[in-house]
Amino acid sequence: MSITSDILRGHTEAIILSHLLEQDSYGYQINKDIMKKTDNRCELKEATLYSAFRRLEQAGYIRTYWGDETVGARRRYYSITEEGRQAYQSYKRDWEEAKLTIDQLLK
Amino acid sequence: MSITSDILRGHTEAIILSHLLEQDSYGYQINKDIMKKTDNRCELKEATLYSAFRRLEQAGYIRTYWGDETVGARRRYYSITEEGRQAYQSYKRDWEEAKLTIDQLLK
DNA sequence: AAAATATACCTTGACAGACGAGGTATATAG
DNA sequence: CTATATACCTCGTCTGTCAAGGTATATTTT
Repeated sequence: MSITSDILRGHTEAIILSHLLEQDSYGYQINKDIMKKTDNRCELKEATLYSAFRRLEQAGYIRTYWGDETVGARRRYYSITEEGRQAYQSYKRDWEEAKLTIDQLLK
Repeated sequence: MSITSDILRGHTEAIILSHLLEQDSYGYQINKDIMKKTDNRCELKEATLYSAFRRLEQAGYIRTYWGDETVGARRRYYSITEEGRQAYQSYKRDWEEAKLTIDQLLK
């Protein structure tokens, strides 16, 4: 049983930001980590992930830089900005509130 | 602070079904009740509501009938079907699971 | 050596649900 | 007689997800 894309919607950005709070990372890794963390219950599809990266960067919530791999495929790393940290806190509060509201409605 | 449409998405149908578990109702009333229940934190916009009704009816989860108002505007009532009750239970299980999964990711 | 798999990036176009803006009609309050 | 509240509805836009496709490098299997 995995999370539907309609429920996922609205949480993608927060999920990514949360992950970047721990450490800088790159697309492929983030994807794998999220699946692992949730026992495959949540998978951010690549296209979804990359469009979210673009939104987050445009909003100033993340910054990107290329890794210095001398071997293997190049990696584009992402790191969270101070604005990103604040945005994350805001997302998180919204989520806590939404959780209560929806619980209230689904009796 | 009200719930965003991206978070709402994916819950609209469950919210409506849940409400219809209590009693048959009609669009305008459902709308008002949901706002009241949540202290205006959740509002299903009319267009959203009606498109959800159409999906739910098409899926066989609700049935509709006209009220017999002799006075005032006519009302189209909705009632939940047995399939609708089952669908609701399924939505509810999905929600409980999704809640845990998202909580796991937003640390 | 060739083929398959894993790692790693990316774009395009389709789709679906939420909603703003608009419409209709009846009843009541000022 | 003009608002406001009740009650229904549709059309078109917007946005986020994702299927399907692409590129390139490294390793493992056949």
